[in-house]
Amino acid sequence: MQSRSPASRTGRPRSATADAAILAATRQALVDLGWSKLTLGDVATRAGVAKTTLYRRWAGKNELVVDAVAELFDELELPDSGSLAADIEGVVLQFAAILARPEAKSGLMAVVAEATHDDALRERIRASVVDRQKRLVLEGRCRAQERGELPPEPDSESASRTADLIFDMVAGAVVHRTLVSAEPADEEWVRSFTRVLLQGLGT
Amino acid sequence: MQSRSPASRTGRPRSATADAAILAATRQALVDLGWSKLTLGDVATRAGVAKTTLYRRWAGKNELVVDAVAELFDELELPDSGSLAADIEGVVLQFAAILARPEAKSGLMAVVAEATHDDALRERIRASVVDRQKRLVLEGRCRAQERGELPPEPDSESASRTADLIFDMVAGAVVHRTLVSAEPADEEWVRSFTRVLLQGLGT
Amino acid sequence: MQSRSPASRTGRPRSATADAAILAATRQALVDLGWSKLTLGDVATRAGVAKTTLYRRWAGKNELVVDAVAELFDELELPDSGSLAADIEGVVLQFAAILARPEAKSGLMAVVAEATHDDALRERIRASVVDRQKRLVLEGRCRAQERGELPPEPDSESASRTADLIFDMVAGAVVHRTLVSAEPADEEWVRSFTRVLLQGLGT
Amino acid sequence: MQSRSPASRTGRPRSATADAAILAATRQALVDLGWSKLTLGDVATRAGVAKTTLYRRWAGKNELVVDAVAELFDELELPDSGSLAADIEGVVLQFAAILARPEAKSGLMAVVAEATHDDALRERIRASVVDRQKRLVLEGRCRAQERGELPPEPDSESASRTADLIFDMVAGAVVHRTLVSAEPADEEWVRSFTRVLLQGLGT
DNA sequence: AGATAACCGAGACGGTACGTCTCGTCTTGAT
DNA sequence: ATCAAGACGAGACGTACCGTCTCGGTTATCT
Repeated sequence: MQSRSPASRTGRPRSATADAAILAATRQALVDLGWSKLTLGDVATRAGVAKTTLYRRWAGKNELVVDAVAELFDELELPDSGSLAADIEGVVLQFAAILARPEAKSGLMAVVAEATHDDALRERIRASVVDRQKRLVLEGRCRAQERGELPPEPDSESASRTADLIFDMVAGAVVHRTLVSAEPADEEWVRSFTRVLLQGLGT
Repeated sequence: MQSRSPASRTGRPRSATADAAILAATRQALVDLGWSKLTLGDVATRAGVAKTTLYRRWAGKNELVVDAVAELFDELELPDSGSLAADIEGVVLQFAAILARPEAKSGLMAVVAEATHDDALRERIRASVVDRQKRLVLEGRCRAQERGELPPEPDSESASRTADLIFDMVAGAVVHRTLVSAEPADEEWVRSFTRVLLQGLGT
Repeated sequence: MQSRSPASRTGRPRSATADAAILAATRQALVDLGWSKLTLGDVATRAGVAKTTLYRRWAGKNELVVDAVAELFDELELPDSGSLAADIEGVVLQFAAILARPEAKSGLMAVVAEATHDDALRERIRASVVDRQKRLVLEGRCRAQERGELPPEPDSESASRTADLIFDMVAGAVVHRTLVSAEPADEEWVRSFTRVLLQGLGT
Repeated sequence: MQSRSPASRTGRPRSATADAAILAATRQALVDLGWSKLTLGDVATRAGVAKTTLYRRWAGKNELVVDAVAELFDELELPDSGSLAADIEGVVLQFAAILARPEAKSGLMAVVAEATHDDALRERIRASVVDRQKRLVLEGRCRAQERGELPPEPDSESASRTADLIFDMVAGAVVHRTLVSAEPADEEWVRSFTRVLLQGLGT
């Protein structure tokens, strides 16, 4: 999130509760107002905190929203359902459930858009949000290979490329379905998606 | 885009060149500044036009950017390459080439983010950008069925659902690869993607 | 006060009434709050005007207050009372009456204090406030010399030096009496002052 | 200056050096920044002292500056030159020398301006600065009366009124010359001033 | 020799005002 | 009726100070 110089021992310490209040207020403001109408002054008021306190901790709106949204992804877990298809369906449904929340919808796409010309922001998003999801892809494939559902990778570079491809396909499809097509990624859709992903269109 | 009252015959007509200049200035401003720092006053100055002229034609930043970005998709065409795989690769590469341009990156995601709480905007995006792409999916499948590469759909509702799914998978994967992973959707990636899409992971 | 480029003919002209409203609001705010608590935002609100309008016309608090206070000195006139002593008493009483007003007290000394390290501000004060008063000294001396109450000056440089000295003595005494000693410069005091000024202490 | 509860005997005593450092830092900040840009945080930093320490001793900027400036007037003394004219010239030159220092210019007028709507502050200024000067007027007149240069006062009330008048004339003229006219109160000017004060304009 | 109490530095805190920027609207005179 | 120009009311921006508070730590005097 943000870090202070570890050497600074003196002075009044930062309020621990303020951080949580600010992030919660940010999420609520995203729900109520959306990204573009969200105001740092308003967030500060909602959190019962002075604007200066907010700026002391975050550099700007982008960084704040990334942290606020990232917390939503803390709950993501890989279920062990016994089969690859069920694993995928389970994790995609979790991901879809998070994306269905309005604070995620409003915030996530906006910061991704901002990140197109802000490398530091993109790195922050990757660390806070993306890598946490990609880990699930890696674990899921590992299990599937142990079960014999997927062949082992010939070399590690190919393994990495394939994992990235799968991740882009899974995350991209859910995001596009939810945000662009504006249709729910419900159980039926997830089943269809998983079938195509595993077996392809050509059958 | 925008329409005038058909009854208005008198008075000075609107400058025809202004529209093109404004949209071009908008795209250039997207490249230079990104979505959040783009201002309508700046676009007007770049286009050599008064702010009033701009507001007379568009309701706001969102609508203007949608129109400016939509023009980029005019060039999308479905190549007839003789095989489904080649057709998909061709169209995905076209789509990736458009998304690689910074004005598309910055603008498109941002308006999609705004559209999460603005239904009219989402409809405008669908009409200007999305449906033009989805048409290619439908045509490509039609051709593939004529060639016998894909089975005919049992009923029209299922056909529609499958087309939506494919579209979300194709567009989502390219968008995610380009914007979130920030890696180029080059020929090698497109080939890998097409293989998984047609044959699935399980082989 | 402030001037615009004379070449600018186009665009909406500045509101003429806004200037007067702002200066009046400034004086009232000086009365209510004093210099240091006077806020440009508050002045704008009192004047029913946006803060930007205020900043478009004045560079800051100092310049605004100089203009607001300068208007108070518009009413200063040299009475023709028939004798030098009566002329002095008349004009000093007028000056004292202006200085007795709280908006003059609060504002004038403060901008003079600021002017100690702002040459442009000092010049503005001189032009708006001081020179208008000094003119009265020159006219009064001229009349007294015509009446034979004062001897003619030997040369113009000496004349200028003496006028400056008299001005500093008159204005300084009234200001010090009013602001530092915080006692009213009433008729009795003015008579005593005039007697010392004309005849000296040594009689 | 400031006083502590006389009952407090225990605990760490206040640093004696801190007071002097703070007042010196205040004067330097007045020179560097002027009144309006002087901040207590900056003074504390210059003095090598925590803001808390500063607030423990002074109520605010006004009180601090009055004390800092008052120290400048400690050196004022009445020379015994043998004649009233020489006494006046000597003391006026001393006063002018103090007022010529930028820390006095910036600070003194500003606190006087603030005192127009703060009675306690005016009283503090009177006690720290004004009365110390007025004493010189009283002593000077006393000596001149002993020498026979000035007639004795008929009654004590008249004596007080005349002393106040002279004080306002002397201090006011020097202040106005220095701050408003922004010209040096040098020896030549002081001689002219003293001549007018003692003999009047009418000769 | 502790205990006690006021002091000290550092710096975070809730506020307020700053001066700037952009918004979307509204006059202008000219085309 | 539209145009370029630009002033307008509104309101958010990010910064700077305000005066207060909470820390850990430092002297003093008073048991």
